Amino acid sequence: MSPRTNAGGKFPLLRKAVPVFAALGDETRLRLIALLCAGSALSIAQLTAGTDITRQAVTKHLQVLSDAGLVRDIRQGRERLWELQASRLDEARRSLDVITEQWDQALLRLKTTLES
Amino acid sequence: MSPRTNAGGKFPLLRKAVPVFAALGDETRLRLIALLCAGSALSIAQLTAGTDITRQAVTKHLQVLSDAGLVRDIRQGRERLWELQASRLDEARRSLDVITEQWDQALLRLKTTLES
DNA sequence: GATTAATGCAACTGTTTGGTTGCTCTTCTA
DNA sequence: TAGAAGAGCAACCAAACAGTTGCATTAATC
Repeated sequence: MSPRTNAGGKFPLLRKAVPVFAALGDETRLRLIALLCAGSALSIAQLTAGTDITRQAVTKHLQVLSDAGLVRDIRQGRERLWELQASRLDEARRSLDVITEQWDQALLRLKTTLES
Repeated sequence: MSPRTNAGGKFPLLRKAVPVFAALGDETRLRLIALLCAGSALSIAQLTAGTDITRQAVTKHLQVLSDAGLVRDIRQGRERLWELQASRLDEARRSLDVITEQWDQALLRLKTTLES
């Protein structure tokens, strides 16, 4: 079992996490996530207030987060409320778990080899 | 304690994770991470073999990962070996923990409110 | 019914980014 | 010591991206 084969086997799982990490890798978007994880669904206007960017910019960022499956919108009258979708966040976390677990096992194997 | 205040308080911590998530949010880079988490330090040539991109492209990606603190290089003769730095990966995971924990608590509060 | 608040849509702009090519430098090795 | 292998550096390119402005649309409210 070569390292190449091993990583190739786990990669399809990690691959799914790419757009999620990409969506989280932006300060503005991570700030939106931080606002939304407080619980209540917020409108675009509410999410824009307090920032120095335009409402349209916020809308675009919400679209990116939505495409990544991190948020979900609820239409309510003339407002469009956004709320967090925690399941994808969990998946991303598990992806990191996979990597660190494999890393830890590799370190353990190395240690065992050195001691024997 | 308003949601805005709450999120603002946690954001500085999350802010540090932005470059890490951005670094992970690319298929090629995540593949490099997957290769390196197998344990052994690999050279640029080794990491390039099997891909359809140039050695220089791989070098750039490694630089991005390095800037994010996810990998570390060891110079050895004419080779430059790269290995994973798991600590930053753990920090990123904890960042996701912070978000999901706050989200779970919010849901719990909502449930309690509805039941009372 | 007119007004205003919340949003949607489309075009445009500057910057970042993923990738390349060409050349040079260093270090093994036959 | 010549050649080959591994890597560094710099310039360049096209596409993606973050953000904007201007205008249209929908829904509350007076």
